[in-house]
Amino acid sequence: MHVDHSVKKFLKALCMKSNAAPIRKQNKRRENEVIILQAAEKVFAELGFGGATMQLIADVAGLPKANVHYYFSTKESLYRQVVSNIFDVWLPAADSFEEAAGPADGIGAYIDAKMEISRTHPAGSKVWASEVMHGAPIIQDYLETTLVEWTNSRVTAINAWIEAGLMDPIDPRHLLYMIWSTTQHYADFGHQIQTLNNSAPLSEDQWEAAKISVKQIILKGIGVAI
Amino acid sequence: MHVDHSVKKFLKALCMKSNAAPIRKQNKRRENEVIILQAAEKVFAELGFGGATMQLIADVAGLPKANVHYYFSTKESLYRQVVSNIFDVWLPAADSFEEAAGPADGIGAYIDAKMEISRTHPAGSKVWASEVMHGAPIIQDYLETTLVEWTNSRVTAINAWIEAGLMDPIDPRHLLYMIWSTTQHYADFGHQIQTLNNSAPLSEDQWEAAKISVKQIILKGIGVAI
DNA sequence: TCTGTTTCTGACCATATGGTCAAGACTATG
DNA sequence: CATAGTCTTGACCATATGGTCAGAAACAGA
Repeated sequence: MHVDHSVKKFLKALCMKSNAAPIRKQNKRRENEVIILQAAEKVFAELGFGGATMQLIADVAGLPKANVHYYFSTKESLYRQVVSNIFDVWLPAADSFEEAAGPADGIGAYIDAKMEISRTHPAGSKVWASEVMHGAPIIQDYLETTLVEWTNSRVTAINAWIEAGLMDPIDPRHLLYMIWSTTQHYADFGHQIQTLNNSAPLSEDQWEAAKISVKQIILKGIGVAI
Repeated sequence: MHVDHSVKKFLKALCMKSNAAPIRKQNKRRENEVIILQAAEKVFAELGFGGATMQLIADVAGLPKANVHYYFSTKESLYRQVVSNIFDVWLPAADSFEEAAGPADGIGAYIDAKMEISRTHPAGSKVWASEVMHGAPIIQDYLETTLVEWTNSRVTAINAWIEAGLMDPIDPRHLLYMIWSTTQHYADFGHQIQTLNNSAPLSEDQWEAAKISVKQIILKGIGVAI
């Protein structure tokens, strides 16, 4: 794969590795693994699995390619670790959903949490989207086990709210899809949103407005008073 | 082989009756270009630009690789054509938006059209998503011109509806993002949805239910009576 | 049938990539 | 200092890929 100008520019922008306090110990391994994983997440998000190269990941991480292979023997094992880490970030955000009393709190907090992840962890969201879009070749087992369980659990919770008359009788799955897609859109299609925002990243206020808009439409759309 | 030859001669004989000879000649090129473009769309959607190979595209198209290069000199030019074609599919769907009198019709029809595209043209949606997610290196100019114009036009229309008291005062851009993300989610994340649907594709009824759910939540969410 | 044009294709090439390896460098400890 | 274990890295390899090309085949027109 030829590395064109845009990739070089991208590399330049990311080459600032900021790690100040190296604890010279057995932490050295952990430290470098983290550096490599962060670099890999960015590169995989930007170029996809096929487009990413170990050389570019190494450059972004500021290490020789052979050193990256010392910590992660194959490109696929590195990618697998990246995707797995993303899953660990996403799961906790889901908890805020069930701990609430009703849909207003529960769904509202869930939307907030997912919007926050889209803002602070866009690369992870992109890698996840890319993975699923390509048929989830790596994490299909996660989808079939963890995600199915989690989804069924939330479906039950939503149905309980419906039966309690706390919200309109809508299909919980389509509601979940709407929440996922809408919130993740701000990460996955961040470039398009930025282009439509006079090529400027969303400001703090704009992010807040986005959260409020999303929550308002969805909550009102399912018959929940805000 | 022999059968194909006979069919070709038969077709040729048929065409000779009218002024079809030159047309047939012209069609040969068009014909193969279409076959290659369809194959390329599938492969690019499945593997991304970097993961796709000209050899695989050629295999899917049922042609030798050199023949693909005869019609599309480079991988990037083929990709560019694929993305461009997708844009041509998406734009007409957008028209249904402005031709309506009010938000109920306009937005409802727009959601229907976009859901239909997600169902009938999922590969195109995936290629588009992949392109934008990777920073739109190929079609950035489309984003900055056509998409910006189109979006501004719809924003104006929505604001007019708001001022006419036909819907709640919400930020039109966030509403558009929600419509885009939700409808395209059924294409881009089709694999995940299928996994959550007992690994079965959505049935005709389920697609209808999805359309209704999406329209209901969004329209009610912005204060439009259904 | 003859001639010029378009289409087709196997063979080939230069390059980029994932991955390997062995030698060296560093660190901790006895 | 010495030894063992961990890390670092330039050089290297086998393969796969995008792209080329010359010539064959099919076709259209006279």
